[in-house]
Amino acid sequence: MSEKTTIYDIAKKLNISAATVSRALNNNPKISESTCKLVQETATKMNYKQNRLALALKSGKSGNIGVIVPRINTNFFGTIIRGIEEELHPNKYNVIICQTHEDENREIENINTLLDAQVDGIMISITNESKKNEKIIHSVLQKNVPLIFFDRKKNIDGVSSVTIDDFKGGYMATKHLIDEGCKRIAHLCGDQSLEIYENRFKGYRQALLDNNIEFDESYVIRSKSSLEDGAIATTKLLALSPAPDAIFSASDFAALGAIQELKANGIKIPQDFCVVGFGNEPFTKFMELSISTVDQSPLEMGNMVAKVFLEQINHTENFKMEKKIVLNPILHVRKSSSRKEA
Amino acid sequence: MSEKTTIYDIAKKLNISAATVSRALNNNPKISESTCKLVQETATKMNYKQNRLALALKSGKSGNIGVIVPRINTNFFGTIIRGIEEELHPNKYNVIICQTHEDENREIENINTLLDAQVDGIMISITNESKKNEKIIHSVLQKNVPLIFFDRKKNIDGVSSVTIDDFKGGYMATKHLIDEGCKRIAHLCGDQSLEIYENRFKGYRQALLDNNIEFDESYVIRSKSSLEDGAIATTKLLALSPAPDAIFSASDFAALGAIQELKANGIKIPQDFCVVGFGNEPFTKFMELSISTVDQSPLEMGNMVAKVFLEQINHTENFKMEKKIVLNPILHVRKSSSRKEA
DNA sequence: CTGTTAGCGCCTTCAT
DNA sequence: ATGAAGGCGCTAACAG
Repeated sequence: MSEKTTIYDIAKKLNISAATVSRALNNNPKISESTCKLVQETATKMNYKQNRLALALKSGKSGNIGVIVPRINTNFFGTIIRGIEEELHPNKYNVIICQTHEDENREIENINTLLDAQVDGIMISITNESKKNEKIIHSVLQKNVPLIFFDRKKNIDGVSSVTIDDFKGGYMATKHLIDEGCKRIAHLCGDQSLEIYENRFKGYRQALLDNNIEFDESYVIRSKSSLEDGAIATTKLLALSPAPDAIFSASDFAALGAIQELKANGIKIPQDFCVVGFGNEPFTKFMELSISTVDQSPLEMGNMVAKVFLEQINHTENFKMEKKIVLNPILHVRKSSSRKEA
Repeated sequence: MSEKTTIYDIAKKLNISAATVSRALNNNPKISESTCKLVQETATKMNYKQNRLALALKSGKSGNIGVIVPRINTNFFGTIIRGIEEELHPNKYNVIICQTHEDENREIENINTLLDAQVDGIMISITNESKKNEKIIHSVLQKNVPLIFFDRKKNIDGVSSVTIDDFKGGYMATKHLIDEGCKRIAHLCGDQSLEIYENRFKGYRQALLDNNIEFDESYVIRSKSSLEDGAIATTKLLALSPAPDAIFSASDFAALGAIQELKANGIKIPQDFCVVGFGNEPFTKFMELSISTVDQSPLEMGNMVAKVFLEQINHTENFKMEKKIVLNPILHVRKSSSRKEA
């Protein structure tokens, strides 16, 4: 009862060979319609299920792909994974998820685990730009396991990636603040060893330069993606003279921390101070003082990553392909930086 | 170069049998230390990686477990999955995720997919209480694949589950509103075919009865877990006479929708109207008018689910075990229902 | 201690 | 159109 039925069981029952059963099940055209039908019927009757493990061993393809993210319980990464899963599901791939918790060693370990598990591809948002993971990354490529970066990528020849234009996002956000009349725009930046944060910063700086606003290094403060860090950074900014009159934060969480700190100091938003975040986390929209932010289209990003993978898989025998997809960021102007409606 | 080395390659190189290599690699005590060491050294030298697919076929264990949730990009489910992954990772299990999107057919399909993939266990938060999935659930049990419910469970003998005490959560929330002096407490309830929502409702009702407050059916409104539905339900409630002076919502999202609608009607919170949600979504804490809510400890829930699975796996040969774990809900009193501080 | 053999379930030449 | 045989990589008897 609990024993699984194999093609041999079917073969025995029908007095034919297992090979024929296999062929019939796979709709091999060389099988007579009658036996084909017969086999398929008895297969369902006997509650036959293909053992994908056997198939995997035989074919070398597990039907699983691995996704590595810093953590899965954030809106951004959760939504990307959702996008990946939705796109891969119809193609019969399963999604295995791994978390690095921003730990490089964990990242290496996860890649090894996935390699051991014989995944058919790896999609990864890397932890940081350290050299530590270079070796393992290259061993993935050497094994010909399709590798795709999303959001946080490494620049490696021949490796596809799906990202958003962080430079443009930073530029748009800053330009918007300038248009709102802000004169002294500060920036809460993330880990500069990550391309995404570097690019947001560069976009910020370029927007200032393009609009004849002096770039002031003291207005740029490193801050983790947390309320606490955002608040701390804001305290530092307010101590400057002149203090800034706007903040472009590379993180929504830091932006919220900043807003709370500004309010605590009796500063009116957006009248006296404007804030723009990055990420379009759900809460930015829900707040009474809704927070302007840059959307990263995580669902589309997930979909694209999966699509690039599927494309790559189909060509992997013939030639190498490299595809760098850059999505457009979308600025959502909300109350925290919107003086016109205020 | 890209060819994978097998134990046969090692065997050939060392002029010993593959079996010995296998044993040495697995630290079988019957192998002499010298050969054991030799094998392991040449293995690393030759960059040997165990093919887990072969092992899986041989042992019937894939090393993967499947997790099925309605969707993964919510704080609640995302955090549960995080908890599961964290607990399972050290035990060398991979986590395959599936989404149902609240579609029963998709749920059945997902279970079949996981079964086909020979997962070593399935953890599921079911879509609803319909009879539709009974058949497939039982076929999982018949195949002796460990099955564990979390949060949204079915009551089936011999099947373990990890949930929170929704009755208690509903009771606590309602009791709190009563203590704050609310007299006419309404309830936004979810899909009553799901045990969790039914229990939250029952807890609500019991708290009323225990405190000599008449239960008024017209104060109970079905509402999906969305801002829109929360707002619509609130409009209906405000049209009643007498209108309620508090809402216990079984969903944080509906609670937020309610709050927005109340504000739009010029009603002061918490002075004139108190609101308590359910779920402790991040935004409830971030709001200026922070929302009181019931925390479901999703991280612990995830951890527990994984632990129960591991426990079950270790006993599966000897005897069946059933473990029903019920976590305690935690009420977070915040501004939306806190008159004393207000 | 180690080698031989067989088999997990499937597919795929090579025959017929 | 079908059967026989071999192999994917590993492990677990069963022998020595």
